Amino acid sequence: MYEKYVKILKDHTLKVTSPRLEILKYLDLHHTHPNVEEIYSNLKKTHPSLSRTTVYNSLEILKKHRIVQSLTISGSELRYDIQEGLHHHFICTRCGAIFDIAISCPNMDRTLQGGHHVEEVQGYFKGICKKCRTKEKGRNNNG
Amino acid sequence: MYEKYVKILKDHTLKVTSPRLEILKYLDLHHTHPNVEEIYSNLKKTHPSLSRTTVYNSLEILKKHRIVQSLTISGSELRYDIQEGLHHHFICTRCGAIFDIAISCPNMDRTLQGGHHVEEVQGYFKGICKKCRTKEKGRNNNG
DNA sequence: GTGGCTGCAAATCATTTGCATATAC
DNA sequence: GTATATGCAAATGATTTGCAGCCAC
Repeated sequence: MYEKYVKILKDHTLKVTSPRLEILKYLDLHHTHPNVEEIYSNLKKTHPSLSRTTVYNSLEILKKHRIVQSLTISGSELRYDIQEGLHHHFICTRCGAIFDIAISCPNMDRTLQGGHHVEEVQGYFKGICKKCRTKEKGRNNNG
Repeated sequence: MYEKYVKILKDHTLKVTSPRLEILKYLDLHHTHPNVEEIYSNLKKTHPSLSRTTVYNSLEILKKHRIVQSLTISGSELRYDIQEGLHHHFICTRCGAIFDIAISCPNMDRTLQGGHHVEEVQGYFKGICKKCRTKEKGRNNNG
């Protein structure tokens, strides 16, 4: 059940602790790009002793090891994502949902840009998601 | 002196007020992608009555009219930019400086991505800037 | 056994809100 | 004259910090 996550931590010579396993599992099973609050309140249900600080700490160390990445796309809070190859993100400004965007950009390579050393590339798309657009159309037709 | 900024506001049928003019001028003359604090503390010197709230309000309305854009690249605070054609941004994780990146990506067009309606596209590059890399090299050579 | 991790409470920092006064038009 | 903008003080919300006890190794 948890071997997969134990392995990830051991491969990075990180201590295997319950919060870390649970957070990894949560991110692996929920591709909602959750914020700290979502992770915390969901795990809290089954692990009442969990603290928000630990969620922050754990995500920070997982990020340092490039196991997860944080997205600044929302502007008000960090959103987290398990790292699985380069992909970009779309955020719906109506409902806040974030979706993976599977495009690649030939010009956006991780090398040097104007003499700067690029270590990370993130493409953010903002707009109205499919679902919210559909809702909107329905409303217009009725009223 | 201020005609340029008066014109921008009038073209958008926005009221012409001193804070708005000063903020536009600041962004036009300083391409540092400042945060609210930088704008506020600099303008405060010559306009002591200015309040932070007004800086927030003004930037918000300028943003709504697409005269300026806000960048979520830093993760802890919004950075502002006068809108001048599509370009992307690099942030130095060492010193916090933000630079324009003049690349374009053919795949990153503002249309539909997976059925979502894209209204805004921002490419963020993160790493170590030229200046900080040079400093680092110097340190290594000496020690 | 011990250094690193967890979890609590308090602090910090960016941003928002409520409201009274001032001002662009 | 009036709707809108400004500016102050207080509130909010995400994140950080300090610290005591705990546990993975």
